[in-house]
Order: sequence, then C-alpha cells, then structure tokens
Amino acid sequence: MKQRLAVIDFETTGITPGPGCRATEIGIVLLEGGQIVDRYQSLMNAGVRVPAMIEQLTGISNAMLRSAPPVAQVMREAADFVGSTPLVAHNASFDSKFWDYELAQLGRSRPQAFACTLLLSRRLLPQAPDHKLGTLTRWAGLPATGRAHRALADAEMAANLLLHLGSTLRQRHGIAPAHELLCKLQKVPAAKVAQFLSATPA
DNA sequence: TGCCAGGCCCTCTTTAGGGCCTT
Repeated sequence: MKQRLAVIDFETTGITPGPGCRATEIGIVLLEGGQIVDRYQSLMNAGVRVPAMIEQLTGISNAMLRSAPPVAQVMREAADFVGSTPLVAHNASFDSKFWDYELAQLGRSRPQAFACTLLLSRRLLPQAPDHKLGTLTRWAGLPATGRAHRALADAEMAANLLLHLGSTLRQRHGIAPAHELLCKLQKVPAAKVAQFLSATPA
C-alpha cells in the first residue's frame, strides 16, 4: 500500500451529529508504504455536555473538555493535516457524518471518498467472530495501540486493520489494495465478493 | 411528556424484521 492514506477516528457525545451532539476528540494516522508516517490527535471543546455513559465509555470528561482547544481550531487543523488524502475509518458511515458536520460548521466540505474497514472486513474476514474494531484487532493478532475508545488508539487500530486487509488482498487474491479499489469492494454485495475478486486484475 | 440514527446484511425476505457497528 504505497498510496498515502488518512485513517481517522472520532470520539463524540453521541451517535448523530447536531447542535447537541458533537465531536470531542479526533485521532488521525497517516499511512504511506505500509507504515505510519504521521499522527494528529486532539480533544476539542464544542460547548456540549458529555453524557455520563459516554464519559464512562471513552474516559473523556467534561472537565477535560473545558480546558481543550475550541472545536473550530481543532477541525481546521485536522482538515489541513488531512488535505485531500483519501480517508479511511472503521464504520465510516459514522465518522464521515461527524467529519462532514464539523467541516460544514467551518464552511468547508470534504473532497475525498471514505473507505470503511468495517465493510471491508465483513467481506474479506467473514470468519471473524464479529467485526468490532477491538475484536478484529485481537483476532488477527494486531498490536495493542492503547486505551480503546480514545481517538488516536482507535485510529491506529483501524490503520493496522487496514494494513492487514491490504495484505489479505495482496497475498490471497494478488490484488493491490488501492483506495479506489477498496471503495469499490466495500460496495460489492457480500454474496458477490468472490466473483468480484476473481474478476479484478492483479 | 416522550421520543431519540442509519446503512448494511441476513433470512423464517422482497407488501419485513431484526442484528450489527459506531459514540
């Protein structure tokens, strides 16, 4: 995987972005040549309260956010850090909603596509016990990256999973795992994955 | 007051329902 890719993960106050539900932390890992070449991580203060259940899940407290930099500053830095690099996330439908919502608050929009390691692992690792990020990391013997449900640790886990999926494509199917191909593969109906892979030139 | 996502994927399906996955 020689291409440069940005793997991102958000911690948030809930499931659906909106005035009362905002990002609280972002972690970004840049991959190039199969290696992590750069990282970005920051808490961010969007002026919303973290529900107790979320604080328990992530360890991110209201006190931590009070002293965090403003959301606009962090998202501006994050968007500049990523630029037009193709994006990847685990369950990208979730992270892309927050990425797009928070960029829209700055009057910015996303130029690039998201690849999704959840959709890809359902297609390439159907034998896994489930497709949660933590389960896949342990099941595939990938390195521990720190406290789960913190943005940079989860982004690194997703990056390691992406590299594992790339190796699977290359070794098992002789296919180079370019971002454009990953975006196509994740949309192929699960029942037609084998047919798609065998028809894809190496 | 009470409500609270949504896209994907499977099946006891397609005029539907429920589990998965993210916080």
